[in-house]
Amino acid sequence: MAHDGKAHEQTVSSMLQALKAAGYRVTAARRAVVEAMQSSGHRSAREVVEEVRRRHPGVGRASVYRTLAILSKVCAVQPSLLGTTRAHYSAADQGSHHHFICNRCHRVIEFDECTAAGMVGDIEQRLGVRIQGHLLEFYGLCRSCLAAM
Amino acid sequence: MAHDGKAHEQTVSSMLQALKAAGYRVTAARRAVVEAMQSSGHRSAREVVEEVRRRHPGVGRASVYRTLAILSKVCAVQPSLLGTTRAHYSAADQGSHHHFICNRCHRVIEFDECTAAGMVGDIEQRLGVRIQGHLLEFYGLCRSCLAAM
DNA sequence: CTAACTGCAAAGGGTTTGCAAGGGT
DNA sequence: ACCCTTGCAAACCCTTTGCAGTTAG
Repeated sequence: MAHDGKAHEQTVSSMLQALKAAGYRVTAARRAVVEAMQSSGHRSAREVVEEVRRRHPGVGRASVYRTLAILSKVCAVQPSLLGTTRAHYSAADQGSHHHFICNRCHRVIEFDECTAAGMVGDIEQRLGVRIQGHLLEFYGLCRSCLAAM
Repeated sequence: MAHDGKAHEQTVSSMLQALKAAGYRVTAARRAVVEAMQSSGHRSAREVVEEVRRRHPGVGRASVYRTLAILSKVCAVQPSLLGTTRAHYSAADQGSHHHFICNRCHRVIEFDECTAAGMVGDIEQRLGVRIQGHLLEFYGLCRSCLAAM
């Protein structure tokens, strides 16, 4: 198991590189967060905190939150739902909702068309579920933020 | 404009009906929340609270939250992101993330294929944005919850 | 060496809960 | 009349902030 560290370093490096490239320092706390983010998909900030502290008890809560914010700023990590931290609802019978959300200024642009509707039948069959609605969000940089770079 | 009230009642009734059908009482507070949810798309719980209290100052914060939870339980309203109320992140280079989320038991089923990727070019052009990732969530009832009904 | 970063603890703020009063059915 | 529902306010808990000590570069 002497090479675990090395093996990890490799998968980890793209996020760390993004940090360096943006002028941020690579520290133990940030390495720990990157390590946790590498190891799995979608998770809440709180879950990341727990995992980081399980493996690196010395790392403080605040550093995890701060690192997630930075990783998100350099686009090494995708925040869901606007980076807002609260519950969102929409009327069920109003069909589906589609947004483009700017990672930089958080502007939201809504649009209607959607190819996801075409997936509904297939997914219902394959998973044996009934689908009642869906949400599609694209993340990126809006026109004015692109211009400002 | 004499018929605004009536017109509203009509669009509103499906949510109220869902409440009744599930054995919940139809009260002034719940009517106010339904009215707010009818009038627009995606919004945060806090925004719903604000709108309800703007038009019906007598309605308490707590009732709005409680009503949203009930509407969500009877599938008259779609909560985003698992009904969880916190920020979620995922590694950006792991591509996009797609979930089916059961409205009843909150089970999450992940899957890979996605037609949304095909929309990226079109949306980038039309909105003049750069897209870096996306999130697609389907909401409904899972196999075992369907069986249990 | 120095500015960036950290951990801690306390503050912040949206959401939930306990309880006595109120209102559907 | 019954008991579900409400409004209030306090409790809750995740997240953010202020600060003095630490560390990457």
